[in-house]
Amino acid sequence: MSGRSSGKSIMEIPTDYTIIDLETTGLDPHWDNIIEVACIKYRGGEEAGRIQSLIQPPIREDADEDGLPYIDGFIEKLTGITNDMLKDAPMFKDIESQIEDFLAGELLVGHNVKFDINFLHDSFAPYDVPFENDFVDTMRISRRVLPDLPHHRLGDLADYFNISGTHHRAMGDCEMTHGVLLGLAGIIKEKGIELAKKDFWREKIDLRSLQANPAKFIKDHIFYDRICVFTGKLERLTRQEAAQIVVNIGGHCENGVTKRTNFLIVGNFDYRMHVKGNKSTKMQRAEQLILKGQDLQIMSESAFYDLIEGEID
DNA sequence: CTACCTCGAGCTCA
DNA sequence: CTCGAGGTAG
Repeated sequence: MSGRSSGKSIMEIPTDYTIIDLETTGLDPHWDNIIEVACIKYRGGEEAGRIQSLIQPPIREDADEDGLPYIDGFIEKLTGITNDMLKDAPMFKDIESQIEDFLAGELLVGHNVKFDINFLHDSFAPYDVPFENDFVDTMRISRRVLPDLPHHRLGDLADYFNISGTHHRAMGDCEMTHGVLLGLAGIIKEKGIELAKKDFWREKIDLRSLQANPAKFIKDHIFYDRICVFTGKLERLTRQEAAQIVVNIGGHCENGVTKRTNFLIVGNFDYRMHVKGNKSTKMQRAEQLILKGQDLQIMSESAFYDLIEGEID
């Protein structure tokens, strides 16, 4: 029943968009229902309209256990929305066309907005409304822009940007989300971050570009002035950290095995099915070169750590 | 260099 | 879901 079609996630700060937020009876769109919706439309940075409504969900199947017809105590407490408030609220069918019109063709902005989109998608499905809006997720942008924050929940970000508002009510969360979007936009501009840059996070740094202080080189070390290459996953250090230690000693690192390589440090392959015979292509290449008489040594990760003992922070 | 594959860890929504 | 760390192919 889950409609296949869905819009795509856009990594940019938009100028024309609609913020959306829902309150629901729970986390699972398959079992739970919307109890409140709010949307704010922006055009060129200016507000261009808003809608908000409570929504009466179907009666809970387990309502007789605690006598609460629409939402359980946890949701009442979380949102401040009570069963009494829902009793006279319109049902989704009553405001479906209004929401549909307001969102038509809009770029949707929200915090973990896929959550809201999934609920709306299921709610619109019976009306044959194609819901394929593209969207901007402030949580995703936040993780990109503020990677060192311990959490990226809406409330945490509101604190971080000093935004006040009624958290866990749909309109309050829309306003907080808008503030977060503006805050993130400011940081992006300030730091010159290129959000749209494709594959930016895979900027694997070229190990040949690592630098170190020559005054601290260890000239009698086995790695001094020699070329190291890594293969497999290291357990204790990232590849870059390990490479930096080699460079600090006065050695060099490269990304692949060549005729100049002197050491191949081998990490783990255990989960790599496509590594034939438990040997990576780098290792196979190295073995060939050794047979041809190259001064090249293959060593395990633990042997590597023994050799750099004392150089690790 | 560029593009794409893959596993595993961690997270956020009510 | 997304992302990090690692791989492969051309």
